[in-house]
Amino acid sequence: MRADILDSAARLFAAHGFRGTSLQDIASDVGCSKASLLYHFTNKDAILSELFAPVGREFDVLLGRLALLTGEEAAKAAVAGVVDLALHFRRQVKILLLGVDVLLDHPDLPDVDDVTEQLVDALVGRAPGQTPRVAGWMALLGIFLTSARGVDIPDETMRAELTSGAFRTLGLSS
Amino acid sequence: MRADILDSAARLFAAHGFRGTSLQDIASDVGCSKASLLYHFTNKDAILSELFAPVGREFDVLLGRLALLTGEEAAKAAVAGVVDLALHFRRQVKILLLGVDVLLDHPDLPDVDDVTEQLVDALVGRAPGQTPRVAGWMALLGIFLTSARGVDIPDETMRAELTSGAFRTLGLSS
DNA sequence: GACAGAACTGTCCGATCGGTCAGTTATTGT
DNA sequence: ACAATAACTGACCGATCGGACAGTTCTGTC
Repeated sequence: MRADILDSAARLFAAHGFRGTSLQDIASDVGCSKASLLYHFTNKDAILSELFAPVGREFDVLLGRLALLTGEEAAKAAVAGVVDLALHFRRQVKILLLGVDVLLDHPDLPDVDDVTEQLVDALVGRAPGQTPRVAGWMALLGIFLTSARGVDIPDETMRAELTSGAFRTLGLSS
Repeated sequence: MRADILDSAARLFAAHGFRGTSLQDIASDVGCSKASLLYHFTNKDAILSELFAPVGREFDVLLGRLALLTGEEAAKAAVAGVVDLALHFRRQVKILLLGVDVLLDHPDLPDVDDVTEQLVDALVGRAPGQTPRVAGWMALLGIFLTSARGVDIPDETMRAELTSGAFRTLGLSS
């Protein structure tokens, strides 16, 4: 039953967003009462947390790889830049990339195409025979469509949480 | 006053999402009453629509460019693929890129790097001297961070609207 | 000063939200 | 068979939402 709830919640959250999905919606989809959901999960947030646990682990692995590829200082700047990037992007649709050039200049940085390929495979996935460049390009368009509609954005608290959490994963001091 | 409302709404929508921002929140930020908002705008949706009007125009320009670059059939497949992509991405964090290979094989397609550069410049922006590859890479990471949290997603209606709207812009029959 | 219309507000409403709780039904161990 | 526990539910609550509406204040024209 827990699994049924998580399945329905995942589909509904994805379809209508967290705030756009009520407990009643999930209960109707599962075929049980709203109160039953709150028997299995302490509250609505707990359902989301459990759904995002694997995503968080995946992200940690990604950050770990990034640290290995770029070294500590570069990774630190990159993570901060990426967080800024994500926030800025959502706010203005356009991103100005600042403060991430350290990635370009770092002597330990492997060939950018290799990194891109790894990232595309790890994050995006690729159809057989498709080049990572095109996959990345389509992903870029995906960003735009994703952001062209009103989406939630982390507030300042979540921003700090994201940044410090990433630093912690990388073993860096904030 | 209309401009003040739009400014506040843009900032608050970006900070907390559309559903996460109440009319009272906007009114408090502007420094007027909630009823005053509804004097200037027929309802909450009207505020969002007006905010997204320029984004829509920008997207239309992008799609127009895409049609020129790739030809009608390719553009059609690409747009459908991108819509699927955006939806799929949000749903499962990972994307499987399918049905977009036509972009790769199309004889009229210019060098992919040129297209990427144009897109990065148009959509993402670039710091002086930064290569589009790195900008695209960072944008890719931005996608992940953007999607790693619960976000709104277009429902089936909006999906159809996106697709048919894009087709209309490109002068294609749906 | 009188008036008109735009700008604005306080107050109320129905609907819906997340969550609580007492009570009922199903399942299990002995 | 029976008690104990898990699973589940209907009814309800306070809070908040978007929106409606009558009435008030501001601003400009004659």
